[in-house]
Amino acid sequence: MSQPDTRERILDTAEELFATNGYHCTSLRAITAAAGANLAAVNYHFGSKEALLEEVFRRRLVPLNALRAESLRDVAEQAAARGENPEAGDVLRAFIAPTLRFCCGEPGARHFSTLVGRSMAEPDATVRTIFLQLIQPLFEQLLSLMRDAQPELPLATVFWRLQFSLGAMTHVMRLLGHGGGLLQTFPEEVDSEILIEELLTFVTAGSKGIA
Amino acid sequence: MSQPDTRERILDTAEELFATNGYHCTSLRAITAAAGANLAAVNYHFGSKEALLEEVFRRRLVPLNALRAESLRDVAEQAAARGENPEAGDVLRAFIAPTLRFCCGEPGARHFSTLVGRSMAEPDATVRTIFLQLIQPLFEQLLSLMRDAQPELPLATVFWRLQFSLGAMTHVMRLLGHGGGLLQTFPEEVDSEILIEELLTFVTAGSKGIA
DNA sequence: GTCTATACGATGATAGAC
DNA sequence: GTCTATCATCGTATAGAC
Repeated sequence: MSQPDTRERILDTAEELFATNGYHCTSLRAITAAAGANLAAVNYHFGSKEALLEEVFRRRLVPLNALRAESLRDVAEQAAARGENPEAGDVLRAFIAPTLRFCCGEPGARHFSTLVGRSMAEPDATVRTIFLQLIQPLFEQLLSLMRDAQPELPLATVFWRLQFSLGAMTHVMRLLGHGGGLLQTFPEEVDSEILIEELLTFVTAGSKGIA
Repeated sequence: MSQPDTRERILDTAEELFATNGYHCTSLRAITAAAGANLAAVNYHFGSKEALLEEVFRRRLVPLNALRAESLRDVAEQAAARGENPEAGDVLRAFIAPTLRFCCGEPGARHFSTLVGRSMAEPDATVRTIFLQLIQPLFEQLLSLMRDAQPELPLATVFWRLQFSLGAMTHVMRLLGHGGGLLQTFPEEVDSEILIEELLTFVTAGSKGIA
């Protein structure tokens, strides 16, 4: 084992290149060259390019999802202890705050943030499916809590407003990655805590609708 | 000229395949085969695959953008005639309603909707750039109006809330295309006017924030 | 002017020898 | 674990038929 961490180096490099240039525009040759590994090493360690992508997702998404699931459970339990329904704003905060805090953390996580933000919109069904399978249970938990929080609203309305919120959040995750894109006026440095509060103000108000 | 509309057939087919499978996963061979045209026809009529994509965008985006720009101008003029600032909700409506109405129209437009919704999130910089160049002036017009509508808010807040709104809207455009993806509970048939009102309620409330 | 058939260079992922 | 060879497929270019 001359290179004990070849696997990890490939994962780090793939994460960065997938996020920067997209899955399809990133060749295995580019990944292995940048990681100082042989082209065939990917096939040996992961089995295929697709399996490599899945492992890139899984490595960070599994811990992050556990964190978010726990946050959501806390909100549900605290509401139950009070004998009330949870607050929509608390539910959204329990999901969004850990997500954006994670995405604004270490550089590797920032790449991951871009990648995840784009994966929800990924044109290629195979890439999208890999991601969706990892996120689906958490989404169900989130939707269920939002229904509990807003029993007076029609189910379709709860569903759509949650989708709007997720659309806003993932859009932000993408913007954090490739710096604006749509605008010169994009702020150079973004304070993650301020951004979290901006987003939570927006989605909480939006989820309640206009009085 | 045995096939007078080869060009149009290629455009229609490319629109559908790009939307369904993504730009990079769609080969020129697949497009020309489905369109009943020769491989070289793309190069003859458009010059390159990239130029074909640009024409797919341009064909529908130029008229749609003109429509939206006019709507926004109307809102600005009516507010000026009253000697007031425009309402944020009116500005958002002038932009969002024509967009979603267009996207829920004819089948071709629905494919286009998916494509546009994804293009904002496209990992590949070349694809993203082609789209962003076509949309940028309209975005500047929109941001400017939102600033007029909310002079009491910090510029950064106006900027972010508009981004959140666009994130929600484009997310919906993507969902309309590939039917939910994230959920079994996705409604089978969506009434575009109801959806427009749901979204406008959300982004208007969100843009005002919590009192 | 339009379209077709075919060829080219580059790059994709992977299998099998080492 | 590593490397080389291989083969499919990509976008593009060109020469010529209608």
